[in-house]
Amino acid sequence: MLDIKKIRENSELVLKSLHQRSTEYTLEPIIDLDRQQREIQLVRTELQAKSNEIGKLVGQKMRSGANPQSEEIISLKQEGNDAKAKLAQLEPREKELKAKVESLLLELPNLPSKTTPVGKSESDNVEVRRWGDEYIPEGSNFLSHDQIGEKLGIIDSERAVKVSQSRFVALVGAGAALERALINFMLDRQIEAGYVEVMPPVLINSDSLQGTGQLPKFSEESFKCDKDDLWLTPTAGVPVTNFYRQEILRAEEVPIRHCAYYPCFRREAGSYGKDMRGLIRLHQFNKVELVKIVHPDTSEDEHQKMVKDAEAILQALKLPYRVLELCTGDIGFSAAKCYDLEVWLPEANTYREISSCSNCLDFQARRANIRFKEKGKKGTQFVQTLNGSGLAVGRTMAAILENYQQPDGKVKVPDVLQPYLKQDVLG
RNA sequence: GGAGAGAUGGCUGAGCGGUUGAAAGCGGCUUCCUGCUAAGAAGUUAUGGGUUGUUAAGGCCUAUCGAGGGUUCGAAUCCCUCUCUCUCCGCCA
Repeated sequence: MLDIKKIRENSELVLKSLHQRSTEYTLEPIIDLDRQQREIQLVRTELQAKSNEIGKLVGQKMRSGANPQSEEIISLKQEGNDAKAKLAQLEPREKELKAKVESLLLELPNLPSKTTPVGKSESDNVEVRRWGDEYIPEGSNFLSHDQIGEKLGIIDSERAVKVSQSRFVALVGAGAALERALINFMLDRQIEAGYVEVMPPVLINSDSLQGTGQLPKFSEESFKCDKDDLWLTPTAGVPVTNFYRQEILRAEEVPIRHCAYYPCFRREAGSYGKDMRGLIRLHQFNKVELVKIVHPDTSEDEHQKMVKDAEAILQALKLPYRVLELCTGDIGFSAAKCYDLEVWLPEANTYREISSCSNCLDFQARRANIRFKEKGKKGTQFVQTLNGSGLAVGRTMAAILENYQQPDGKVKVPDVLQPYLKQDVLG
């Protein structure tokens, strides 16, 4: 959520920044409603003060033994009633205005960081660096990972569709083992890098989704359990960040760094026909997520480190990738700055997203009301939140199957996974 | 699923409808004191919104005792609705 004070005082700058994302945004209604609300509040609190004074006065008189039926008391009560009648007119209007401002604020995305490249779409994203060209497999006639998976009998799409529906897969035998090995490997590495593992609930409430920015605007993208105000989580960033919702942390407690293995659920509404085969775009997929809750002064630094932590997994697996910095038109709703890691897929002859590391600054912290208090400083400050994938497990498996395929149809197991899988070749 | 209990500040825990934003204790902070440590003394100690002020310090108003309504001149306290937590029984991995 954006700071309403900032919108009030620097509306032009804020609007300019929002327009770097898209020109659809306007601030006029918010500014107007906010001004009205404050005008009413001014009158209302004055009336309230008067009413409180009357209340106190009556209390004093009663305590010192005044007759409740005395003219003085009766007239004071009347005065109190008058004030209350006026309040009853103002209060609902103010409340309504406040709610409108709030709901408009919740619909506004984060402002892009000053360093985020300006652009309209993904084609304007900027390649920051590239790694592992020497590991790009030579040759042609590569099989796609889903072909390899079906051939080896480790990915079973048909049966998954039978028990569920399209965009779900089942892993069998070495496929399931590979998924499990990847999860363990990724977690072990990230724990080593200083992240504390958590296993949060998968069904989470609406407040949590609002806290990280999935609601109210993107309800179409998550699965909901209608009877319960519970949702299937689209990413672990939601529950892990919301761990600290409505909390005031001590400054010494940050940075908090968490990693989590987590099944993610997405409706993928509006992507019909896209990536229908294989492990790339599923309604359910596993991810190892990285989340940081940090002091504003260290957040840029922590962001860079988070990207490095995600890259370290790809490097350990010797999978070629590139790092993109997303442009203002392509960064997510809550993000101010975002790097994507894209892994090389030989069959498609292209790079595909496998991790996305966002710095949300105080945007989510405001929505979720996560603050910290510094010793000696008065008041509280908002923390800053970051989240990134380290990595998407299914897509990692796809990349391994494709990059490690051998001419004989078998798939070599990356060195670092061999201790986990206890074999060096699949097939 | 059945029966019951409860939700108060960083924590524990009081609170007859009337200066209660809230006793007390613990913890935290500041100062003083003792040769250090330990101990002791005094003071201080929530968060948000508005307004004023130099985008300061501070002042003033207001709200907040799980959430939302209601009664009342006045609600932490009474009434209603909801949410959550806990205990016992049943069922269950």
